[in-house]
Amino acid sequence: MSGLNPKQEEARSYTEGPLLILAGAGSGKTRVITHRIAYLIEEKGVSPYHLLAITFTNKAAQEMRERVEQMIDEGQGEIWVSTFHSMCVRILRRFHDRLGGKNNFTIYDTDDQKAVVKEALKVLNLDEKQYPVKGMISAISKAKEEFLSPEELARKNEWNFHDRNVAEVYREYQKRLRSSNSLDFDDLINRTIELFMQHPDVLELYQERFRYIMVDEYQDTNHAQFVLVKMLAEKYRNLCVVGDDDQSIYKFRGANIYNILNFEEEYPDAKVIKLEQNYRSTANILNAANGVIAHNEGRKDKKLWTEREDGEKLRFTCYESDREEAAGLIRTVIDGKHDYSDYAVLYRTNAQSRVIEEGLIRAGIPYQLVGGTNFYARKEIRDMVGYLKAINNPADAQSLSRIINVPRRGIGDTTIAKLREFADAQEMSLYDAIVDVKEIPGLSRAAAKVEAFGELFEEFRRTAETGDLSALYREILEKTGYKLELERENTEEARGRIENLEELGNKITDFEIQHDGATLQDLLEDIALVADTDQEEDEAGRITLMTLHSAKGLEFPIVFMVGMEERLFPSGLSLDSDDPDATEEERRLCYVGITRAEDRLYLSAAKQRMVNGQYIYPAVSRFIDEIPKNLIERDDESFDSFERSVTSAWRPEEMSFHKKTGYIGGESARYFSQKKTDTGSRYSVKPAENRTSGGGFVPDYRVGDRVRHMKFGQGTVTEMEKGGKDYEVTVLFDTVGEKRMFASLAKLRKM
DNA sequence: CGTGGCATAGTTTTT
DNA sequence: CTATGCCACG
Repeated sequence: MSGLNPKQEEARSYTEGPLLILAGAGSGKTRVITHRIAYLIEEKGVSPYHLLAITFTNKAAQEMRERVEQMIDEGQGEIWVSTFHSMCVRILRRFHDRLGGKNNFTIYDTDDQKAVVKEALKVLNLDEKQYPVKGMISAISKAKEEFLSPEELARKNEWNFHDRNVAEVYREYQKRLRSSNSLDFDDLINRTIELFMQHPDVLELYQERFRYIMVDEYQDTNHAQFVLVKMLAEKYRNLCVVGDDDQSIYKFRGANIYNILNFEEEYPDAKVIKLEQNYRSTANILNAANGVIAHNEGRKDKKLWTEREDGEKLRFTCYESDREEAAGLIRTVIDGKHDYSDYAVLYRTNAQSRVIEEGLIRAGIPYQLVGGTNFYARKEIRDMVGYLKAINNPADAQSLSRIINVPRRGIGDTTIAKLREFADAQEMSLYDAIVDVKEIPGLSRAAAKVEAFGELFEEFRRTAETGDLSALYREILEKTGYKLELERENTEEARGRIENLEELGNKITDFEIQHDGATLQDLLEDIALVADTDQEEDEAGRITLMTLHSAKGLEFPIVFMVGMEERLFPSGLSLDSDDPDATEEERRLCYVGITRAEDRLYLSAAKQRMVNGQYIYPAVSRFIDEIPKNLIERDDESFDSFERSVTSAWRPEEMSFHKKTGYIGGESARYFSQKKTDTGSRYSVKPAENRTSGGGFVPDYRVGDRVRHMKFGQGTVTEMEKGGKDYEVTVLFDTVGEKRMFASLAKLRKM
């Protein structure tokens, strides 16, 4: 039976009625889901058309799609494998008009939300100090999750002045979204539910279509998502949810752990299957994880086991400082003689990556940083996307006012305010006001400038109608003078921004290749919903750095968990919280971290750590003490501090490190002031604070060479131009024609 | 209207 | 430390 264990096999073939699969870490969950899909199609004769698989991230959806494709012969295109949000977009693109909306709505991301809230606060004359933007966004999100309208929220908060105002912000916010023909992420879910409630025929259409529904990472669903799934599954009741309550780490963003804990109450006829055999970690690692998570209350009863050998004990090292911690882990990596890609460094907060990155750069070890600042969050990218959004949906006042004076064209805040005022008074859109700018009184010099902008904008819209997205993008870059302005700046930063813009151009071209006949709206949807396009492919030969949160679902032979310190991990905020579950969530995060490791797990803490510009002196994390003593070697008890400071400094016999990296140095203080040495690595290693610029990078190919690009395939290099630290390479590709790109970004391989 | 200097705040993250 | 935002000035 295709190599599944009895439990997995049971989960594969139990297809009718509600099913809860409690899948522990490393228990072969994805395997079960994909086998299940194949089983439904090939053994049960269910048409792929009737299947729906919901995941949380696009990455997971992508992965599942690929694995299913490998298993079944045909019809995989008909299966819906999608995230909650993209599923809802697909439905609403078809039926949003039934709710009196338009089907070509724009999706507002967190940044847009922020801008809208700010406007709302201004209109309502509320102080940002008392009503912080972030707080407002999460309050609105929370209200939406509970299906509360602004009016209902106001009624609920009738006796509380402050919260009544929050409801006012919500009302104003929603009003603005409506007039911009836009939906935020929560709206995508809620409007779909609304659609189903108001139009039973539409609901039935989808119920009939999705006769078999699977939801992955069910412990991460929020209430609204729970309701949505319930509605869809109501008719056929073939609902299979997969999750692990011990890996619920997203409560802070609305995940409701009770969705999984109470599944059996919601569906009394539900079958429950526990996958408890772990195929990933050594027994020592697994038992350490079990030992830690046992300190939590209110979990589903289960205990992971493995047939694997005990393996090495876990190791905990307490370093003198965060820098020594970084240096220590680097030494371990170098002494370990494993492939760099076997290692992952996991930390609680993004800020911790910096010290480790600095060490890795100086040691010449290539690394890959997962997460961090989103590509689409960068200013220049947001500006360009702003143009595209405004062109696609001129009603989108947010995008329009973002770009109306970018680059500077003499249309200042006062002018924009007057335009908006006029638009509001005439009950027209901002866009219409721009077109009719001549009718607006009180705009002297600025009127001509607005008019010029309007004409430029019209030009873009005409280009947009041709459907050539790349041409449109290039035209915006050139005709707005955006690129020119950056080129004139001639700074390292500006060059980095140009590279990013170039990269966005590549993405757009790539998107057009992948999706034949795609519209501007399709492109924007992809940008709005697929945030992690930027994630570099897992390239061989790099250490992976990421937060514990991003590590969920992944596995590595050797894992470092750094910063095992009280108030860092568990985080201080969770300890101070009046919600007792907050610390339990941290413990689950620790459990997730430990269970990422296959063979070896190194834990560490620092006695002294730089946080917000000053040193703190933390205590060792409680989680270290929760690991059963017989499974871990701790050095913090056997050494006194003097001894430790001597042994952790650089010593002559550690020259292997220096030889390998080309670094010539002595004590740790100098280690960090030494200039970066070129390791001849073909990877560009970029520090976090300056990820926009290339590192010291020399391509190993030249004009005339044949090269391969990840997406464009093979081609011949026709031109190479050195600009700053990078090379701008022109390649004539066999299939997609000529492309210009930056060497450090394109990752061309010589053939 | 644009910009430089100062004040302020500062988990985790996806859609 | 460092990113961001606001205000005052040219």
